[in-house]
Amino acid sequence: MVKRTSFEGDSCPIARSLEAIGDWWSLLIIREALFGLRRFGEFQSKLGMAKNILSARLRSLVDHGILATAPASDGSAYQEYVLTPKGRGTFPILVALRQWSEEFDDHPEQIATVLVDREKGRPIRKLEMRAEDGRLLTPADTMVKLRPPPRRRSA
Amino acid sequence: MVKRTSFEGDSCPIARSLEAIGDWWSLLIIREALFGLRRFGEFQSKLGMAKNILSARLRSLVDHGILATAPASDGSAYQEYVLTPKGRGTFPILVALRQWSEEFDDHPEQIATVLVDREKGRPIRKLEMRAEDGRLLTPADTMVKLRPPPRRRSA
DNA sequence: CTTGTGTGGTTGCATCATAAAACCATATGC
DNA sequence: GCATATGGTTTTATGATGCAACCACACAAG
Repeated sequence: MVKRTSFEGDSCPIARSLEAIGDWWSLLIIREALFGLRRFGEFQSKLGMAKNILSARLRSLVDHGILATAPASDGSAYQEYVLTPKGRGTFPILVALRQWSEEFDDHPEQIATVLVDREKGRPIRKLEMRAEDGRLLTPADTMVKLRPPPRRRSA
Repeated sequence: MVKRTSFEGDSCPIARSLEAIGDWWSLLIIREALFGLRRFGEFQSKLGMAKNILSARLRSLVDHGILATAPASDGSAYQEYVLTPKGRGTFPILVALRQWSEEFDDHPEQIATVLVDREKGRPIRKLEMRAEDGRLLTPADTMVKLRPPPRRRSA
């Protein structure tokens, strides 16, 4: 079996995220969902992707608890796909991807949109990493540490 | 032509990011690179991936300006792959993925590591989106706006 | 009741990417 | 010179993707 190398049991949280949303379409579907889309046909026409793949992706996102199927809303007897809290929780990931593109893309003039805050209409700040005490951190200021074992109440 | 649907010309910055780092392995390679790995064999043994794919990914990352090949450093006459500033700029993306996993993973006990600040050894803060004036923003507080055209000096 | 049309999918097939292993090239140790 | 480790490329099988065609259901018109 060749199996596309699943990261399901991996202990790295990044790999685990990628397992759920690390493919080509999932994040774009989530982006559209955050933008307000809910119906199969809306996603399909907006993203221009094959319907079978959209179907498979939606199912996968539902399985991962990122989308949930709601019975309907306009009475159409069809399904709607709405973001769960877990799904809305991907927003910082999308923002980080967007800002990376804005900062480093070789052809930034081809980027058509800006993310702004609704109230003032001004671009949002760049995401920054801060320590618990508020110090601004660069990658070099951080390290990964083994997580302390989940100490059950003392044997 | 079936062609895996390139987003190269897409105007969405998220799609443009995914074009460069949206596949299964690229972000994991970058993660290891941020961790300090540089050599082909290091990546290969750490990630356990097929060498041909690693080769293709490294080449793609170099083409995208995320990695650069350095002639050597220990005199081995071989190549090293080091992150460019653009490559290091992906750090917030990795942090966002990590934090999403930490917050929403169905089996958080399987996550083995924590990202801490090197100085204090304490976990870093959750990324947050803020407006230009510092207000904390939720997804609902934001919207995408068409980028104003790049106004060349008045015709 | 039958037909038509739009939405929401599933199925089939051709093509592409991925994975595993074998193979090749260069450098180093003996 | 010969074995071995490193750094890849080639070969081949299989899974994933993309497109088009098809199917199922709801609703409306005739």
